[in-house]
Amino acid sequence: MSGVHVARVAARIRADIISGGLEPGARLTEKLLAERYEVSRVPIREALRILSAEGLVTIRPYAGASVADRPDDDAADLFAIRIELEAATARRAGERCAAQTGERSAEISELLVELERILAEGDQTLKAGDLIKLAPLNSQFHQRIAELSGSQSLVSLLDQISGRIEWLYAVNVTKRGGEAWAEHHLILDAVRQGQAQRAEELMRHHVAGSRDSYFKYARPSS
Amino acid sequence: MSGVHVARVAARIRADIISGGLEPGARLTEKLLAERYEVSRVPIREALRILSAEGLVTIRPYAGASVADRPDDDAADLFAIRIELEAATARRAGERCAAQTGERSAEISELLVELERILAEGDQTLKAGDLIKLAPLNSQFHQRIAELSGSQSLVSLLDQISGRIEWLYAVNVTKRGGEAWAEHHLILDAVRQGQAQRAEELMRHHVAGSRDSYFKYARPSS
DNA sequence: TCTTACAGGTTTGTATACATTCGTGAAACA
DNA sequence: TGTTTCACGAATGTATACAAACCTGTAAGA
Repeated sequence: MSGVHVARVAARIRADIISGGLEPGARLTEKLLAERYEVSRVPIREALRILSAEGLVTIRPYAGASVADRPDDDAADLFAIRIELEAATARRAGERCAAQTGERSAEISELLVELERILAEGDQTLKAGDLIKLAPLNSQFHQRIAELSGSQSLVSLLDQISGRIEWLYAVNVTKRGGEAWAEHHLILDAVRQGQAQRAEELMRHHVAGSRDSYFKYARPSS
Repeated sequence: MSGVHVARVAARIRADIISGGLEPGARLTEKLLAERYEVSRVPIREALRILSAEGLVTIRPYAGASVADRPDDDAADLFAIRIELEAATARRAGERCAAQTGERSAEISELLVELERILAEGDQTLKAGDLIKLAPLNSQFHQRIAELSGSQSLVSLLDQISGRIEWLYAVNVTKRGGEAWAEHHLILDAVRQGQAQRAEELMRHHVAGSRDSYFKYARPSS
């Protein structure tokens, strides 16, 4: 993305926030972060600016950075937005595949292979009952579908919104079972066969199910 | 937002990109920007990281920053997302006003006053036929409604999405007339009276009209 | 002619030093 | 006792210096 260390540092702080390791309101002093990640304050500051733009961190002039408030009350609205967003990525991914049924560009082919791999790995993980490891695979699936849409805007918006939604699960993680995983196969099939409208409908249903599971099982206790 | 100069620099670069003064693909060398804005490279770099997270700028390691591709093909999808987003802000703004009909908190009262002022100024501007100046007032109106929702997430997401949509208008600006301005009055009335559902419906209609105007008049020629 | 190697300059990435601001707590005073 | 002032420490904001990587064009060689 940018500086060599900046991306790494931002990713680690982001993971610490989303995982719940850093509580909302916790101060993020540059000196402490610089020592923890063994870089100077410059990459730290740049990483904090990125996280600020992502809404995970609040920065006030001369007062420094702190972990932003977790958007607990925004769950329903965030899911509503995410439904439209992912519906768009699925439809456009389907359209791109439909436009190139003859011989597909290298980028599309690679993404399709990657998606197959993710699904296969998820199937195995699911069979082993290792639900914890399913979460990152789920994220990767949706991210790759977005990349398949060919729209940089949709990719980065999905990053932001799904990041915030994952943050909501920080307290009680993954009570949501793997029942939704099978839907991924249907979505990818529709996309690959260029059935854009069907892919969109399946994705809407899928994300709506994710939303319902959240309100049923994973509502934060706070 | 953060550093003293960082916010100012980021705002100016952002304005230059959205206004079309900087073409997509244009390189943004730190040295040039530092000289133009008369600060060192440090605030420049931080501003570029913010704009990168906003999707306006692309950064590659050791290759620097350049203006990202304008999301022309994403207009329909961006508007679809924006409809859900602004529907949420309007509804929740209405809910907050409904919850405090007796005596309103200082923050809500101030925002309502500010919204009145924006509407009045827009009415005058409209009467004078000064359509150019209507655009920023329009942005402010929607931004204040979002702040009235009380959700920081929705505010920052609106910033990002509306920023990209404004970017779409860079080529041929504001052919869209002021016919939609009157709808703002209806929306604010519904919000103030705590009619959350009505506010949401009005906002959906309003943004959908904005979308239709875009495809009717302001489609970029490229 | 085309390819390859390399030197030079340019640009980005990081570290350090200095300037500025803010928060805090002790001391002076009413 | 309560309030105000002010000085000091700590953190942020910025500038500068240096290191590392990249790009370009030039020349040697096949």
